[in-house]
Amino acid sequence: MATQGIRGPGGRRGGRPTLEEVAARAGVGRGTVSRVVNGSPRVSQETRAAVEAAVDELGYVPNRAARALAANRTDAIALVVPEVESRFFAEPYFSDIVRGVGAALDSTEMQLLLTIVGNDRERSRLARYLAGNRVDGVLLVSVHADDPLPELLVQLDIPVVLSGRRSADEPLAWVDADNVAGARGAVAHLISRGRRTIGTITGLLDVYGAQCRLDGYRQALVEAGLDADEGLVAPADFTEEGGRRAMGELLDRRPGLDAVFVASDVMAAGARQVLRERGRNVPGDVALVGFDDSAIAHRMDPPLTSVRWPIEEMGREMTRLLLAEIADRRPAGARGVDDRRRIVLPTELVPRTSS
Amino acid sequence: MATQGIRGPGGRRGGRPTLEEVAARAGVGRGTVSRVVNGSPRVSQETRAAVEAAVDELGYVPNRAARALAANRTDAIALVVPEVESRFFAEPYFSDIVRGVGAALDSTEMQLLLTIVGNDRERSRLARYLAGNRVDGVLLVSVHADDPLPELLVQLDIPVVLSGRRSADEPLAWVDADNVAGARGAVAHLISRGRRTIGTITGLLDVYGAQCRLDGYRQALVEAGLDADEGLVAPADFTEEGGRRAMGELLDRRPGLDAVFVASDVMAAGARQVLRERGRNVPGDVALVGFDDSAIAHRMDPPLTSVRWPIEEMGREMTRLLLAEIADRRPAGARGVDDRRRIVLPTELVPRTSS
DNA sequence: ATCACACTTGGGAGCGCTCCCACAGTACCT
DNA sequence: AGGTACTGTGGGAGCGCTCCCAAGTGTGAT
Repeated sequence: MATQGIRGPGGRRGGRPTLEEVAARAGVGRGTVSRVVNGSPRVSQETRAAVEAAVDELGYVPNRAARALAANRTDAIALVVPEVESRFFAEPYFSDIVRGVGAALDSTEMQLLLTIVGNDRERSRLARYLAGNRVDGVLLVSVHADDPLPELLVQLDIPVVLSGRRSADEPLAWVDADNVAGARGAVAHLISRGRRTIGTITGLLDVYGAQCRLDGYRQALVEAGLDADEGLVAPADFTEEGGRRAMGELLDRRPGLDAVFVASDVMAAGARQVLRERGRNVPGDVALVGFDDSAIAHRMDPPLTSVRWPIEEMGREMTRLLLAEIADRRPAGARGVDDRRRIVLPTELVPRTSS
Repeated sequence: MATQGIRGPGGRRGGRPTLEEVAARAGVGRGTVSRVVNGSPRVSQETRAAVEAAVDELGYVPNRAARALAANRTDAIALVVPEVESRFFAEPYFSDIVRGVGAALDSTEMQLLLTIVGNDRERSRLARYLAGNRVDGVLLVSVHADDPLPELLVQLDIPVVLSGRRSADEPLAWVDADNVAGARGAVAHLISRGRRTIGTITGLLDVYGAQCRLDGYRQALVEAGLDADEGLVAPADFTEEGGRRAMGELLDRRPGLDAVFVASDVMAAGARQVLRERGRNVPGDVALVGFDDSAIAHRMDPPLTSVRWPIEEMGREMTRLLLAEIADRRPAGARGVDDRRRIVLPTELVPRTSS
């Protein structure tokens, strides 16, 4: 008798119907309702119909927490975005990724947990969080090569998908844009326009994608039989100011250059300013091609030719991949490095007036 | 004997320590550990220390699902962003809001659930979702006046905070930028620069914020003793194309105008193009002031004077408000319309070359 | 008729927590 | 000595599910 009726049976906040109530209404057992709700095939037609009717009438929606507790899964994935990155990339990058993820999740019961990691303190908080809270999987956006998070997740045996590789032989599942082809295409485009002295402004080269864009640049030169002059390569850091600085260096070293492939639109904006300051006409004297096809590209003067990569689609594909990994959870280690876990998405050159 | 040892006690995936194990280790009861973990004051110093030691040694992290189930709360809030909006606003709007929310959540156990709502189908899916899944509260970004979601949430008795009001007497809790003062300041600035024939391009006027900006424009004119010529008001829709069109109309109707206050930077970008096409010099012939201080403002040519509103701070304040509402959950209806539930944040004029 | 083997179904146990009651211990009055 | 009033603590019950075993029913082969 001790504790009983602590809270009246129907007196709970909101009073949402439970499995049990649905079962009673449909005149079946709990297990059966559970089977119907979870789409198990081992239920007869009539029973299923009866249960579904009861579900509708009562407006039953399963309690997530109870389900998570009983089934030891959470039906949630986390999207982890480093704060710094969210500033650099193509402006709508963040919302596009989220939109893609959302779209892929739309037909699912999964929910999306968002985390922005700024400093290291937050990073370790996140680590603790992920360790304890069991999301079913994690989407990691643009991790740096030295980030400990991926390893941690592997240790915790939580599925991960990265956007972008950390290196050529990334062991984790990833989705990446074809940066090499994108850059190569951009430079080939400049060459086809008659440019011969083509410089490049790179992103941070410890970011693999930036390295790829540089590789693509070089490949295009080689393919065209132009020799790769290292004086034409100016490293920068994805920022507008970095773009300014690099453009300045380039003009100092190779005053005769007639085109620049810039590894991001933001840096291209900086470069364009310097070109104007130094009296260089775009595209008359110097043609310019950017990368990202971000919002600023078509607003630049002249509008900037740029390489578009499908951000939203990346979000979608990452999510597909992650859901697949979660679904066929095999004992860790049994998972190989099969090709289903690596997806390269094509880029597209968007020609505008700057080239 | 029937069912037992279905899963070995320690054999669960991941094998994370439970409250019970911590209790055993610390030589206390479950209740006591729970009290320590939840920061209850009714625990003696020594016991607390012992439990904390056990928690550390075992690396205990409470299981969220179990907690949610037992306590009938979720420790999660949802951020709902209409898809369309995420495109219009100041470019980094989305990530800024999220960053603010994240910052406010940082010291909390709360997690952030993100939902982008596109079409009506998704909207009703979300409604169902919120009805069933019990988040502890919802942040609603830029809802339209006719959106049924706020009402639904009120019915479900789920705390809500809006970013931006739907009308002057918004009954729900909200955080908004001081659009009136921002606009008034911008126009006063133009007046102080000697401009006398000042037009405005408005946003969608069924968005309350757009209406406020128009009001601010008018107030500034009145304060300066200039008469409000309705021919100087051109309604648009927050898009670049809309800005182009409105600027065209303005020039057609009032060729002599010497300044325009535009209710968003994106529209200002459109307006600026038209000014260039029509041979008007900025700021020589026509001064331009935008609103949002988005990424494009300082990249325009000439750089655009604009009104900045603190997006990240709005996210932070919204979250603070929501957490407070969740914390002192009083029986619905008992909550009044007190001022703690309405926050107006100041805007700031960022002067650049365009004015 | 008997057995083997489906296919369905009911419901016990248990997931890891919180909540609350009961009770021990201590202190301070009458 | 007995009463009252705390503070701390242990642990039962229960949150709403899933999982699985057992049992019921039906079918066809022996």
